[in-house]
Amino acid sequence: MPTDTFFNLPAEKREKIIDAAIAEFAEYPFKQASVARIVEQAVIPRGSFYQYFVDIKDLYQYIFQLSGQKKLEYLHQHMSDMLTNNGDADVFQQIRDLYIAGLKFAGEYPRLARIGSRFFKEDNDLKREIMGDLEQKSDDFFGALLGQAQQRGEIDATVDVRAASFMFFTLNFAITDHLLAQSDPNSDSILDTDAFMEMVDQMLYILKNGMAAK
Amino acid sequence: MPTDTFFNLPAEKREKIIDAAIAEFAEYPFKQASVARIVEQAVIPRGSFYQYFVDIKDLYQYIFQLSGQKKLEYLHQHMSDMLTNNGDADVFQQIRDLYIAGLKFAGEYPRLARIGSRFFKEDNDLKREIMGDLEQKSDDFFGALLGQAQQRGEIDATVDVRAASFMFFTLNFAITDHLLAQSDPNSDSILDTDAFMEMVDQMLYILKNGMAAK
DNA sequence: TGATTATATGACACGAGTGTCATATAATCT
DNA sequence: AGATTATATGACACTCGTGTCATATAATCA
Repeated sequence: MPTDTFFNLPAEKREKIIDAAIAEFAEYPFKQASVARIVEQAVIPRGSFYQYFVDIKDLYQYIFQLSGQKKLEYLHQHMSDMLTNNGDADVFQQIRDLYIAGLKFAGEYPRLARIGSRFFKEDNDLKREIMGDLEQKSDDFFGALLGQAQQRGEIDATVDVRAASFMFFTLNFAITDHLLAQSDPNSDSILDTDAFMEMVDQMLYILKNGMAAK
Repeated sequence: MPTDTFFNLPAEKREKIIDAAIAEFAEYPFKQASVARIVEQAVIPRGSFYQYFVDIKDLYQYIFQLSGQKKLEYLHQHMSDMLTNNGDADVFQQIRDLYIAGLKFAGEYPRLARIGSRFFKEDNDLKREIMGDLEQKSDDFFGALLGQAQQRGEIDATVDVRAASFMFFTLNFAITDHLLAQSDPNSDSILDTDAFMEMVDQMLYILKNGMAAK
């Protein structure tokens, strides 16, 4: 957690530091991120950095949490719209909404999405530490969603919920990552998501109906 | 490509270097791999390293190519067995064989599998360079397999082959990665794949028949 | 054997990054 | 104002890594 000193900073300076950090963590995996580059980008003296954060891990955790929060807000925003208009959507519709909103988020905030995408590719103690914190939250999320749908009879009783939620999670991650790979990691310009939304529908069709000829 | 000097080395010494390199690249992503650790592990002087390889990238490319070759051999071995016993398998059976053989490979050669798994998570010029070399070979592979199956009428004509091959590729990668995540990256002991093979069957069932209640 | 070619070796110069600390400056309090 | 507390600053010592090079040793050739 950043120090009080950091939070006492004038908003503009604080934002500049946050922005530099986002740029850094969007472009480099955690182990390659450097304080040197961040302070240069933010135009603050190196000593100040250590007045605000205990180390780069401290900053990373803060930025990661900020990203997650931003995405959750975005999803709530877009999902509640959908729920309002359509409270009786089936699982496949619900999951589609989730995928589509996720892609839109990645299209609008590519740097934040990239931080998330990079995170899941990490393989170090920090990741295990953070994952431990938020449990397998996402896995559980799909698990609960699918379990309920199975009880409502929307999903075949023979389907293994663990396998299904693994697939939904994995494919969601992969399609988002694919989208992000299209553009350069450095830029923050809005991405075109149309082709990927199309792909989502193709994938969900398969997950719902299967590929075997009828 | 390693130098002639490297290939002229007594087999034992060469193997020791290769082994140290495999251990390094299995444990660290390319950018974090270090010559210092490799020469220490292999017990050769630093100067010798540069007599054998132009730099660590040179070594990485060699080891990566070696891994790929080993996996291909393994698959050919295990797939041809299957084709011999069962030349008329349908796509789902073929893909199952591929998944299962891939998991068995990862179970038997976790370090080599880890190198592959890490590679796909990389995001740097080296990856783009290597990917350019071998095209989207894997994507094409599934694409061809599925295209043929669609013509044979095993796969529904409405199914989008690009989406389907993306799914097969992604899930294959993810399940293998999941297996490798179970054990510590450093060790080379054989992994237990049973639960993952079970999972494969659950996933392929869904991909074939869909999740929707009948 | 003497010369030539191949291989081995590790000290070294250099670069990039980290976290700290003595010192300077600003803000707040009495 | 004088004292105290908060913040800013950048030089510095340190670590870890890279690639090279002068020198030593071994192998091969004529």
